[in-house]
Amino acid sequence: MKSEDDILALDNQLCFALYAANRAVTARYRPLLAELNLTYPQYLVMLVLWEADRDGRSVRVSYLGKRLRLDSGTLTPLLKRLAERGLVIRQRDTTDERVVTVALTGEGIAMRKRASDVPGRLLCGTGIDEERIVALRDELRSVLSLLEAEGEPSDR
Amino acid sequence: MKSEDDILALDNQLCFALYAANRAVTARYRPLLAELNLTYPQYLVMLVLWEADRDGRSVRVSYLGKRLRLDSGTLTPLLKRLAERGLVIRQRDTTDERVVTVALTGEGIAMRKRASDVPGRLLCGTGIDEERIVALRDELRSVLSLLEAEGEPSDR
DNA sequence: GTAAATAGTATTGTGCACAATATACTGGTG
DNA sequence: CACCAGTATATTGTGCACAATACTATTTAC
Repeated sequence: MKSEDDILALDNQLCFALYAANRAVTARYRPLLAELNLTYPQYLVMLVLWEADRDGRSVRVSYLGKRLRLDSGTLTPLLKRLAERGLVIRQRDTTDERVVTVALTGEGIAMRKRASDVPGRLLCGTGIDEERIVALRDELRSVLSLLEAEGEPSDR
Repeated sequence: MKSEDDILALDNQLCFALYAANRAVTARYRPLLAELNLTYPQYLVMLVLWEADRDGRSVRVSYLGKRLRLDSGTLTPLLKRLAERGLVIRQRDTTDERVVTVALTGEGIAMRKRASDVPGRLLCGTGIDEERIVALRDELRSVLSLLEAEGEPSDR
C-alpha cells in the first residue's frame, strides 16, 4: 500500500528513471561522438541515412521525422548544420516542390566506417552485459509502441 | 553473429529506445502538467521540493542538482521562472553567501495536492501494468547506477 | 477548372541541457 | 594579514525539442 508521499517520491517515478538514464547514456556517447564532431541527435540522423544508403536511397525530411519521432522544427536546423559540414546535401524535389530530399555526401558515407565502433565502445567497462542490454532495449521498445498505439482513439 | 549493418541499425540501439521512450513519456505528461502550468523539468524540481518540505526543509540549488543530475546552467533560469510564478522563493544564505536556498511558497505547497493524481493518470489506458513499470524502473535505476559509478576511476 | 482541404517543410519563440567561463565567497597556509 | 585552493552559483553561447504559425504545392470536390 502506497502513501501519497510515495506516489510523488522522485525515485519512485518511472519517468525520472527514464529521464536520468537517457541523459547518462547520451553523456557517455558525447566524447565518442565528439571524435566525429557529431552531437547525439545528429548521430541518430546519420544512422537513418546510413541505413537508407545501403539500398542506395535518399530520404525525405518527413521520413527522418517518422523514424526519429522528430518534427521539422528540430530537423530543419539540424540538417542545415550537417549540410554546412558537408556530410549531407539537401535539395528540393523537382517533381513535388514541397519535398526536401536529404542525401549523404561522400564524406557522410565515409564517416560510417569511423562510427562503426561507437556502439561497441559505449558500454565497455560498465559491467552491463549484452543480454541485459537487449532485454532492456526490447522492453523499452514494447512500452514505446504501447504509448504510441494509444492516443489516437479511432483514426482508421 | 551481427553484421556491421546490424550494429549501426537504429532500431538495434539501446540508446534510441531510451531516447524515444523518454520523449514519449514526457509527451504524455505534457497535457497533465499543463493543467498545473508546469513543464516536465519544473515538475521534477517540484517533486524534490515537496519531498524536502515533508521534513520542513528548504534546499540548496546544489542539492537539486545532485538529485536531478542537472547543473546551475539549467537550474538557475528554471528556478527563476518558478519564483516569478510565485511557487518558490530563492534567497542567498546569510552565513555563506555563495549558497542560494530554494523554499516552497504557500502556493507551491498547495500545488502538491493537485499534482498527486498525475502519476496515476499517466499510464491509464496504455495497457502497461504496475508490475511491469516497477520492473522497468528498477532495471533503469540499476543501469544508471552502473553508468554513474564508473567514469571517476579513483577519487577516494 | 477553381475553391477548399491537405501535405511537406520552414520559421519563430520558449524552455531545457550542457560546456565553458566568470564571479563571489570561504577556509586554510605561511 | 595576503595568498591560494576550493566551493557555490551565475552567465553566455550552442544545439536540441516542440508548439504555433506560415507558406507553398498538391490533391480532391464540386
